[in-house]
Amino acid sequence: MRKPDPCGGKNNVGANGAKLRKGLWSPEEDDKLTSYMLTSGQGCWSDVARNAGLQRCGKSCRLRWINYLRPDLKRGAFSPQEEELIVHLHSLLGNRSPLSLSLSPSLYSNVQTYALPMWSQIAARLPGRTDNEIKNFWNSTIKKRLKNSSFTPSPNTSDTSSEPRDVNGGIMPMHEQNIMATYMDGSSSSSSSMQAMALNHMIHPMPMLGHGLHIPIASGSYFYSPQVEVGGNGFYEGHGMFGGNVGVEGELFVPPLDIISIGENTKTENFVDRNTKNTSVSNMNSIINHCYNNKAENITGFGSYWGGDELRVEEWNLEELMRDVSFLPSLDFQVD
DNA sequence: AAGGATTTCAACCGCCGTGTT
DNA sequence: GAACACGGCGGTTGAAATCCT
Repeated sequence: MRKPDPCGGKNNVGANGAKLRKGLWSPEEDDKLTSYMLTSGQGCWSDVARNAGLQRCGKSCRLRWINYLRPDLKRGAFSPQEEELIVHLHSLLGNRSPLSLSLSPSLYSNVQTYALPMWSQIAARLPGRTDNEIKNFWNSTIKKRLKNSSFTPSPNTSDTSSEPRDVNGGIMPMHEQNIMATYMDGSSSSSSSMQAMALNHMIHPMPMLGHGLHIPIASGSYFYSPQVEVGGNGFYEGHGMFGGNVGVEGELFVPPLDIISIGENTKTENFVDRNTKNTSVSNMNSIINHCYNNKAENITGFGSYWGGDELRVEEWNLEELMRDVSFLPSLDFQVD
């Protein structure tokens, strides 16, 4: 039987039997922790708490140091660039919040398999920012936009041919349309890049659990779908599918998550012809090749990752990534 | 100026994965 | 393999700060 976590449970008593403090940190405690960390460096956090003379559990010390006391932290409001990067990375990495889970809550257990340490991944790309800070920012600011936004259907309700559809050919559920509306609502980004982010958010596998989604692609449009999966080496790996100019009118089908395989050297077959239900790699490759041949010159920063080359999230060049948002725009969604 | 409503964010909680014994 | 310790994570809470009437 696992012992209760002295930090998390009600039994907040330290190793020496002393009652552990909770709540806000006093300046004196901050001083003790800071001076200890600067002189002795990080070790076992329980030892840090003990050796620094703090009546706190190790976990609490860790949190305080990482989120507040670390000398390399950047304080103050998020810049528009940071904000856009957060939105973009969130669209790439997805999350396992109720917002996403609401799209397919019954498959929560599958999410565990795919869940990324998302806020940390994002924080790792924003120097001086912490996962907690970003999470708070997302929950207080971005999510609010989502909540407040309302998707306005096209006045011509009889013509739904261009609206995003689900796997059964139905109109995209309102919550997914709201995702689009949210990104379209972004003030710091161009509407075109927000369109791309919205699409990307919607076709990210986690919201797609069990559903699958058809997205219409008009001739001449772009598509974009980074696919994140767990590689056998323990890293989260992505197979970015950065589409170019699609030469034929058709649909992008994002399959339900349960057909996506996981394991060492797995490949994600992420696009399926709606008519043939063909999920072959060659089918995807033909699209990729077509895109590559037509638009490769417009795509920078991903070079050799084309055609299904593996890339690790950790290796993305985000400056390039952000710059490349400009190539994403021309999605033929009718969001009027 | 007062006080209620809203927002922000530091900190906690509970769970999970991993390493060690 | 079981038990345990620890670190790390996302979700949540609640006090403080700010805004609004």
